[in-house]
Amino acid sequence: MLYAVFMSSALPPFPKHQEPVDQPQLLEVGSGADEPCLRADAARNRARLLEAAGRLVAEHGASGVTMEAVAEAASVGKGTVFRRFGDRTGLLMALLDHSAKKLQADFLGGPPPLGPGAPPVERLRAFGVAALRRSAEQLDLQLAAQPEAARRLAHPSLRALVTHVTILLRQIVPDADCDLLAQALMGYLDPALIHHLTKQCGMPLERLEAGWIDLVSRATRTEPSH
Amino acid sequence: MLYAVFMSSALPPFPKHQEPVDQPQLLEVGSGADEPCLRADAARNRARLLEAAGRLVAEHGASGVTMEAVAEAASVGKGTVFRRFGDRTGLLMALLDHSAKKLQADFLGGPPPLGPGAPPVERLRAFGVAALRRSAEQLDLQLAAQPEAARRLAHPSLRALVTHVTILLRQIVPDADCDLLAQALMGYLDPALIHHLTKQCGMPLERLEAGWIDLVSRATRTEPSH
DNA sequence: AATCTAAACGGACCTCGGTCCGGATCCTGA
DNA sequence: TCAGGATCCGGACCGAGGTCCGTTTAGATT
Repeated sequence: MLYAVFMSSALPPFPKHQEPVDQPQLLEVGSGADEPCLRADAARNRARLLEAAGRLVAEHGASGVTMEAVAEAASVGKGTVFRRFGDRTGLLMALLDHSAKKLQADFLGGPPPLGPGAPPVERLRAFGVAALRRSAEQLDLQLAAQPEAARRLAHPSLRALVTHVTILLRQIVPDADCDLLAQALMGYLDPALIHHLTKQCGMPLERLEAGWIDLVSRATRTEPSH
Repeated sequence: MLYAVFMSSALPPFPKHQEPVDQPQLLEVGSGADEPCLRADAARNRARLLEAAGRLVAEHGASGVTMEAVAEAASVGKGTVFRRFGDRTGLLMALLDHSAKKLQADFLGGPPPLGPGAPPVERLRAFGVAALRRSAEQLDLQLAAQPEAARRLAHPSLRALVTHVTILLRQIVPDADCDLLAQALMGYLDPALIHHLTKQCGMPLERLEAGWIDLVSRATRTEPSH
């Protein structure tokens, strides 16, 4: 499989030692040309790099995407790779961005039930299935950007928590797919998510706790408490 | 804050070049002494290393936990750290294991509503809140073991997906905390989770899709669609 | 066309995670 | 008590990610 990607979201042009923060452009799906006026040679090299990276993924898997290898395959200096994408994760993200933008376009302007026109619940169902399938492909690429995420889920102590939740769920909703439901609930408790919501979005912990209570009620179809 | 941890789950004694796979001991909360009979010096060094790592976390934050620094602080060779914990993540996991075991003990044998005795729904609610609070502390440690997880959530293309789900949810359940609900739903679509369930647990993708449909029904309190 | 400046380039260099193997150390069994 | 051998230790070594800065080049201005 070949990941041919050329135009994608870029990082700011490397303001010496300033963390490459991602621009807050949300839902700006202006169909390409979101490049912040790169110089000609820069744009050319960027394209080369993405093309080379895609080729390397296709040939040697995501683990073969070494920054030096990409640089060499693109006939470019190593520093250029980092200036353009910040770091390895940034490069992989840029590769992923391609299909991400595609899915985005599909549910923003595509045909129903994914796109506008169908009732919201239908759209939500279709969205999940589409996202699920998209992730199922390029799993290697996604995981390459999250080296440790898979290990976490396999760790005994987390497994124990999942098992506990599963057992409780079986007592409450015996007819449901409790293994999956437990995973869904546990996802809400993911430390990374907690960090994002509290530290980056500024939500107080109390709100998250209330959210959990509500989530449990919904998942188990029980009455909202008090 | 000091993380004093000594006895925790260990890796097998390093069978040359064999991936240190985590033993399938589930729910074995035999309150300590799960050490697989380490040699005296090995056990001593293990304790030293965990103590040193905890001190480093307390002093310089999780990012200060360099394998070499830990080794030196414990007056031990670098190779010893890796032999004992496999890799940096393994070391951090071992540090985390302490509070994980504690939570585990709490809901397995502690007082209600967390422990046995309360109705399952109550226990589930209490469990989430407890887990939420536990994660809120040691966030730095958790994130150190998942370097890229937080970035992923902040990435524009993922934000766009979350926003879309949020908007749909607002149309379906205007009274809910749709931001949080959207995050919970998106958690189910996390690539790492998909990988774990399909590749490691052997679930077919169809089951995950059915799980999504069901999850949406529950989250929105709509009728299960046949 | 000549010039000038900001931006991009390249690759030497550094750090740190991870590996390897000769040598030291601990436990067993006699 | 004393081999003998399995286990463990230590630190030199390697590779890949990430940084720095002197040099080159695009492209605007005159």
